[in-house]
Amino acid sequence: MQTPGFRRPAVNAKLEHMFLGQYRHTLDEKGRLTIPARFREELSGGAYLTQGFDHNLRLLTESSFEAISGKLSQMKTTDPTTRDLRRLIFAAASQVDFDQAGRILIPQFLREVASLESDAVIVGVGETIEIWSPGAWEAQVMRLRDVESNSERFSELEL
Amino acid sequence: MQTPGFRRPAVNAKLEHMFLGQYRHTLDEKGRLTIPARFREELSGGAYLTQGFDHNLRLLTESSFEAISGKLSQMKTTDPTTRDLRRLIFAAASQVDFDQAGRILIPQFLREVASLESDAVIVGVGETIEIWSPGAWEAQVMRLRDVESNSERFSELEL
DNA sequence: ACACTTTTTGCCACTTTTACCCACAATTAC
DNA sequence: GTAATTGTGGGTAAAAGTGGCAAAAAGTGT
Repeated sequence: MQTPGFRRPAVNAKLEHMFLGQYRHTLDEKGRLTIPARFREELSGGAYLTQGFDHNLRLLTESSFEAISGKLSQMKTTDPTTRDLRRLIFAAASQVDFDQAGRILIPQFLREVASLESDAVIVGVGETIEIWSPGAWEAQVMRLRDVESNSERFSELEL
Repeated sequence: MQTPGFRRPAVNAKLEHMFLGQYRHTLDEKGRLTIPARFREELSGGAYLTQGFDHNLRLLTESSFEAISGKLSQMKTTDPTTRDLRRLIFAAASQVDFDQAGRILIPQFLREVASLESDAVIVGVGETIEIWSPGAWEAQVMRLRDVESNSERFSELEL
């Protein structure tokens, strides 16, 4: 929050990594997907692709991935849920590189996880990026449009 | 948001963070919209465009947006509601820049959200700015003119 | 080990989109 | 009335996204 009466200098102390917006890109037969140019710089330090929680994929910056793996390591191995979570994240994860055109290669098994075929929706979700099949994303949007449930949830945020 | 009970020093003649009035501007084929000159200075530190609650768009200052995104980031990713909420806000948001003429580019998917075509109504609503399609705004105005229902609804507010 | 096929990877070129700039008209201020 | 500001349109150069080609790598079978 900003100090009252204080004006932020024009030299923008820009917001740390924030992925915003949604983009529909094609996925070629080789499984290559162009990542929106606006997202690339933030990922240039290294990018990790893993299975998401909702029939989608998550593309993480190196620091985000490290933060997650750190937390997972601290959790008790004796807890079955912990072991499942580790399998979900690590077994399905892969470090990805960009080619000159800003594309990443999505491994076959990850494409299957998210039912990706010829097109994909790339969604900025703050700290991370999600990759959806158009159909699954559409279903997700429809669910979110359910105004009734939304107003309940929104109230938590006091917007 | 302002600290409760804190009064801005009198040195500042005009009120800050106060967007007032309504303007009807054109939206060209490229999706560019001129923001009223009176609103620009306040947004010069960075502006964010997001989906509104009533079939419209909201244009926020950087600090307003930071307040929202800060709350979202603190929530647990493993909670499904958190993930939904983030998608609702972040996926439907976009950081926007001004060109030399004081225009912003409204991404295609956000134009669709608010049914924006060749014209838009830009409304100052105190802390934030709303962008409406002329039709939706007209309907909104009609509803507010319904004095009967208003007197009921607002009577509880002790203004 | 060698030739041959298949897959992967990097590169280039085309098309579309976006950003940037300038000019004009209309409005507002002086 | 004149000058400055504001809103609008368009043109141009740069960047982004896409598809395809070719070199490199990895497998495959004899």
